[in-house]
Amino acid sequence: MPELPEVEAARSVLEGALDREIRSVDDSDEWVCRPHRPGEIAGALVGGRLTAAHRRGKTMWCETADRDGRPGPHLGIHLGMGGRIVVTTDADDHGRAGGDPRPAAGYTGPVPRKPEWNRFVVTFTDGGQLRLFDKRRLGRVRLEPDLGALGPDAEEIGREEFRTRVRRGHSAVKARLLDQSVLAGVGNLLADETLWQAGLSPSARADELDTATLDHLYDALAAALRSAIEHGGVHTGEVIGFRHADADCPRCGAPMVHGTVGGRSTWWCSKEQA
DNA sequence: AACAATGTTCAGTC
DNA sequence: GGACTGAACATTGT
Repeated sequence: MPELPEVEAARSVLEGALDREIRSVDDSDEWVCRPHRPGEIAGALVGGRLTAAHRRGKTMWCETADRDGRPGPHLGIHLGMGGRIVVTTDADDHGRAGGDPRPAAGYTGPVPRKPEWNRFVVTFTDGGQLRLFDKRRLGRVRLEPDLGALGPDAEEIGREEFRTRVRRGHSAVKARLLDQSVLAGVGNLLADETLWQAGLSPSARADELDTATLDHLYDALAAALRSAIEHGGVHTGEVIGFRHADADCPRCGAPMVHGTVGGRSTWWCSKEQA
């Protein structure tokens, strides 16, 4: 689930947790909170509050203030492969603490309680909580996250910079799009969607692409990003539902084919992206 | 049971 | 040292 569009939505949810006094913090998951020791993050936050929520690529961080309003450490949050942010208030929680925030479509029964999937929880003095809900446990929380290795955000990068950064190096163009130090925010599905929209082979060498092709790719990425944000996630991309065996390209009808590019499972149109 | 999964990181190889 | 590749990471779903 989490690529730039989903993370931006999560960042927006995070804003509901701002300016509320922190009563306690459960940072006992030593894997998710590594390299911090249990209690370390709690010690830095309890009594203070979160004051702003930011995002660059797939990384989010909150500014904090202590009980006297002085600036505190940044709280970094990464959703990993499937994490979600849940923010509750005392009034709207209805005892669902720990429930899966996204029951399967059409499921109308009780929301299953899986408290163990809440990997990091901040409880406010008003009784509400901020939770990192993550079944797969690849999400991450840490103080003072290092953003130095991230390239410019995929939503903000300019045409010129996109061109020079993507073209650098000899790897496949999809690998360049996925490299968070080239530009930050593109994940596996968004990369496949963007390349399909652009009619470009995922394994084309990035340094062999001409300027017109790179500009076309830039436009395709901007459009795919905007569409995903507007429609609620990268899974709403036009080709995403056709990333499976025996599927045909929804545009030209030629068979979709599969392979590994940039170390990730990749689907492309056998005719338009040859 | 074996394998893939919307992400990152580390070890190994050029 | 830099650039690149593939496996590993923890866990769930198919």
